[in-house]
Amino acid sequence: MVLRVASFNANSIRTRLDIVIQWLKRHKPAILCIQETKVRDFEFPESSFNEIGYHVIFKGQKSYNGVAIVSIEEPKSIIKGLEGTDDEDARFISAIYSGITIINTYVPQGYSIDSSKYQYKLQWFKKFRTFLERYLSPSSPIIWVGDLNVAPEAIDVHDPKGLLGHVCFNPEVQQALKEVKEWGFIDVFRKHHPGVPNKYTFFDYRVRNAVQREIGWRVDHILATKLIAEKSVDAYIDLKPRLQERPSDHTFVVAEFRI
DNA sequence: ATGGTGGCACCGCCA
Repeated sequence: MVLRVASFNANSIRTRLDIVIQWLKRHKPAILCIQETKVRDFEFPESSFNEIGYHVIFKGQKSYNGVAIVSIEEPKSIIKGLEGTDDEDARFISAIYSGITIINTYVPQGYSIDSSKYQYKLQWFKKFRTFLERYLSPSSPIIWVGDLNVAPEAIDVHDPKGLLGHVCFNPEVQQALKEVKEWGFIDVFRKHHPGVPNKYTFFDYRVRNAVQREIGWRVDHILATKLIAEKSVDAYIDLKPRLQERPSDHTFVVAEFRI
């Protein structure tokens, strides 16, 4: 069977509920990881997912951050947060689905290189790597999904010269992500599109017709440990939701595994 | 173009 896993930064799940529900009905993924839900848990629109046959788990806060995992299978061994502050907790959720660990993260954006928020971002990657070392093994099947707020290579942004030094595009933050990858993750999207430019998942609202003009960033990712990455058969970005009315600034990324 | 848009909460902050 094919296991379809997707990621979407909703930039408010309540504002984007129709887009998400329609997308689920059409694409029928086994797993959809959502970031920036921007809603407290008691206000999360859980029943909308249940009504179309999906489970959903979530960890959020008011206005900012918030993550959720939507699934066909029932989640087991749910972990919400990295046992830190409210901000940290609303950036991490994980569970096991049919023996596969799904980790959904919304990595801090960082604001600017000289801000403490950027240091917090770098520290977040270290804390996440420590979590992996402590609780998981790279020889087990793990899929790490999320808005990682890092474009890993020059090919992942529309203007690598102009954007160099941005909090999401500089050697230091790329190294921070790399150190987590080196624990045992493979970039499943890039595996299927090696060296292919203009593959973006985020388009700034402030840039007019950014999708049509291919002025974007690849910051939303699906990675997997070796065992499961070897079973991926396809990966793609669905730009159609970014062209709808009232879109999120991000769009859907999908990976498919034959398991 | 040193701007621009969008969500949410509250009259600024974050992306």
